[in-house]
Amino acid sequence: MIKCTRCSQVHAISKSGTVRGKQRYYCKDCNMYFTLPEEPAAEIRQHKKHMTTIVDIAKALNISKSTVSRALHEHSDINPQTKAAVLEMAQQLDYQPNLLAKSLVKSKSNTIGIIVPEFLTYFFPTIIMGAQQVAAQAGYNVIICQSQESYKTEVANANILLANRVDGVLISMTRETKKFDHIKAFEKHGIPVVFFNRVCDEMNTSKVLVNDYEGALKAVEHLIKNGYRNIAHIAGPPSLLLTRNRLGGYRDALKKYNLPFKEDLVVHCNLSKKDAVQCAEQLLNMKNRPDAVFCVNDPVAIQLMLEAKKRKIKIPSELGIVGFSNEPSGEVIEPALTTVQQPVADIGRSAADILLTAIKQGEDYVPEMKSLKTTLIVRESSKR
Amino acid sequence: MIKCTRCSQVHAISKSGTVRGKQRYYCKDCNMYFTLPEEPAAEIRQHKKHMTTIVDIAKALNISKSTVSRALHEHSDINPQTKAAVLEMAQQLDYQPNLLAKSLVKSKSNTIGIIVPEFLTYFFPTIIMGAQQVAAQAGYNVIICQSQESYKTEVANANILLANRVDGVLISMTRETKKFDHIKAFEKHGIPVVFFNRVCDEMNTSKVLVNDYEGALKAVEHLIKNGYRNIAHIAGPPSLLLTRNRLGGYRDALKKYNLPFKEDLVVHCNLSKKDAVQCAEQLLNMKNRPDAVFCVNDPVAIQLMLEAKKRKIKIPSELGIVGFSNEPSGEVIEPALTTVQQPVADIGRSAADILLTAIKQGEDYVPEMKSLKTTLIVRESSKR
DNA sequence: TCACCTATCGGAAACGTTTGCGGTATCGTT
DNA sequence: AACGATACCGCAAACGTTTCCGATAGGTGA
Repeated sequence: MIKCTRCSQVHAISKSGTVRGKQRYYCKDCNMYFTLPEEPAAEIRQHKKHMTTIVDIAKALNISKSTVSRALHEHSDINPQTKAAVLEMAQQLDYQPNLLAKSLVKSKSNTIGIIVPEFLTYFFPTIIMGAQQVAAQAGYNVIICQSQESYKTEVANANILLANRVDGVLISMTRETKKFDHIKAFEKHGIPVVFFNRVCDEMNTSKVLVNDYEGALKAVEHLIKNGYRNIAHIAGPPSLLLTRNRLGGYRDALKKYNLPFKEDLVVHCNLSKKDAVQCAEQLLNMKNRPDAVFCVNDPVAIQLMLEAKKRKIKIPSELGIVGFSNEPSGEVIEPALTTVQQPVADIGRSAADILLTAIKQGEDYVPEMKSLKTTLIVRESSKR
Repeated sequence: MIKCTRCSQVHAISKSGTVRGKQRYYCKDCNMYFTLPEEPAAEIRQHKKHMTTIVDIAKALNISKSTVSRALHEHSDINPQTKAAVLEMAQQLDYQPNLLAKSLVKSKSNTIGIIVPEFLTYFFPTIIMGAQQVAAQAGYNVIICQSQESYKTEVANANILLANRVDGVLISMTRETKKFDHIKAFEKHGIPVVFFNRVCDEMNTSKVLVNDYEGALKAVEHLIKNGYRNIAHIAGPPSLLLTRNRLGGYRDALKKYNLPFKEDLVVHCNLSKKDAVQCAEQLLNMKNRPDAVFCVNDPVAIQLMLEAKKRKIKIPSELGIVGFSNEPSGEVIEPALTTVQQPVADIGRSAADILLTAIKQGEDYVPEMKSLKTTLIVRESSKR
C-alpha cells in the first residue's frame, strides 16, 4: 500500500514509529525513513501577501538577480540599457526593496535608537522630533523607547536596541541609573552613543547639553537686578548633572552680588507635579519667606505660581519667579513666566548630527561635547 | 613567475586584461581565468564588533545551530540538559538574537509604523506614547514618521514603512491627502492599517476617533444654557472628517434650541497659528460681533482669547469661549478655558490594540470602528 | 593571427535565523 | 528476535539582499 518515496516500491516497507504525530515508515531496500507528505491543499489565500523581490524582476527579464541588484544601485558593471529595463520593470512590478535583508547582509540597519525617560512634557517629544528630522533626512529610521524613569526598563530598552542592531543610540538617562554596563555594551560592539540633556560623566562618549550653569546664572542675576534679595531655588534631583549645574549658577550669581547662600532656601524636587506642589508649599510657608524663586524648570515654576495665587501672594511684586525651558504654558499664564529658553529641537538635531557622523566615521571618531546656548526670556513674573 | 591558482604551474599562463583595476591571467591548461588574491593584511581591528550568533554557541558546545535555536525557544525536540547548557553558554557569551535575521525568515518584523502629520503640539506625542506603550508590551517596535502635513512626504513615509516591512500601520492623515493609493498599498500586501483622529471615509479599515459630534454638541449646548445666543464657530479645514463632525454638532445644538444657523458665523481655519489669529480677528471685527465662540481646538481658542484680551473684550461676560482637546495651556490661562476633553493617550492605546489584534488575526480580521467618549470640562471662559 | 583589453553578466557565498524532515540510539513489546 | 515507539539531533533549505570573482563576447593594436 505504502510506496517508498525513493524507489516507489511496496514490499520492503515497514512502520517505524511516529514523528510529530505522523506515521513514519522505513524502506529496507533504500535504507531510508520517510513520512507521507500531506496534501498540498489550501493554497488558496496567499496571492495577496507576496511582495516583489529582485528575483521576480530577474525572472521577468530573464537575467540574474546580481544584475538586477547592480542596476538598482550605482554600479559600473552594468549596461545602461539593461539598467533602464530593470528600473522600468521594478516600477511596473511595484518593487520595494526589503530593507531587512539588506541590513542583514550589510550588517547595518540604518536605524538609530532613542531612549528617553518619559514622553509627557513637551520637552522630550520635541527633542525626538528634532532628532527624527535629521535622521530621516539621512535615510535613518528611529526606534523610540521610554525608560519610564526606571533603571530596569532602561536596561531592557538597551537590550532591545542591541537586538535590533541599531547603528547608534541617543540617550537621556533615568534619574536613578548609576550603573552603566548596559551603555558600555554598545561601545563594546562599536555602536556609538550620544548622551543628551541627562548625560553621564563617567563615560567617554559624545554629549549634548545646554549651558545650564550660564542660564541659571543669568536668571538669578536678572532677579537680583530687579531688586530681589531673598532668592530661593527649587532644584531638581541631585543625581542629575543639570541639577548641579543650575544650582551652581544660582550659587555663583548670589556670590557675585555678595548675597548670602542659605541652605534652607534650596529645596530639591523630583520633578513630579505632586512634589512640585510640596516644594512650593514648603517655601511659601517659611517665616522668612523668599521674595523670589528660581525654579529648575517651567512646570515646577507654574505649580509654584498657582500655589502663590492661591495664597493671594502678588506676582511679581511680592514674589518673583523664573523658570527654565520655556514651555508653551508659561507664555499664556498670567503673569507670563520669565524663563530660560533652551533650544530644545536643536538638542535633538545636534545629538543626531553628532551620532550620524560618529556612525559614518566608525573607529576613528573622537567623542565631542556640545554645549548649546540658553537665552533668558524676560516676561512679567520677575519684573518690578 | 605567475602560478596558476589551480594547477600551480607557470608555463601556460598569459595575461588577459584587467578587471576592476587588477591584472587578470589565463591558464591555458586549466582553461581558467584568475586574478591574484590580495594580501590578507589589516585584520587587526575587528574584534570589537562581532556579536555572538547561534553558531558561536553551537561551536562552543559542539552541537548544531538548529539545536541551539530550538533550545532558545520553547521547542519539544530538545533535551533539558542541552537546553540548559545552551542557555548558560548564551548568557556567558552575552548572546543577543539578531532580530533582523529572524524577521527575514519569519517575514514578520515585529514593528509597527506610525504616521502623524506633526509633532509640535502635545496631542500627537501623547497618542504616540500611548501606542508605543501597548506596542512595547507586546514586543513590537515603533517607527515614527512625520508627514509634516504634506501629501508627498506622507507617500514617502508610506514607502519607507513598506520597505521596512512593518507588520501594521497607524496613521493620521495630512489635511491635504485626497488620494489613498499609498494606503491601499498596505492593504494589498495584507498589512493592516488603523486610522486615528484624522480618518479616511472611503477605506474599509479600522478607525479610532473621538465622538466629535457629541463633544461639539455638548459644548455648544453648554454655551446656550449659559445665555449666549450669537454663537460662532471657528472650524477646521473642511477636508477633515472631524471638522465636519464638530461642525455638525455645532449646527444641531443650535437647531435643538431653535437658534438660527448663520453662514457667516462659521470660519474655517487651517489650524496654523497665523490663520487662527486671522480667524479670530475676522470674528471680533464683525459689526454684529458674536457673544461666544466654539473653537475647533484649544490652540485656536487660546489665540482667540489673546486676541480678545488685546481688545479689552471681557471673557466670559462679553465673549464666551469653548475649545476642544484640553491642552495643558488651557488650564493655566486666565480665565481658564472651558474645553472638550478627549482621552488622547487612549486613542493611541486603542488604535494600537486594534492594530495588534488585526495583525494577529490576519486574513479573518474584520475592521472595526471605535468612537471614544468626550467630556466637557467647564472652566471660567464660558460661565456667566 | 595572436595577445590582450573592455564591457557586461552570472554563479555562489554570505548575513543569522527558523524549520521540515530524515537519521540514530535506545528502549519497550510481542 | 524483530518490530515499533520515543527522544533527540543534524542537515539543508529558505528568507532577500549584496558582492566577490570568474566567465564570455567582442574589440583593438601589432
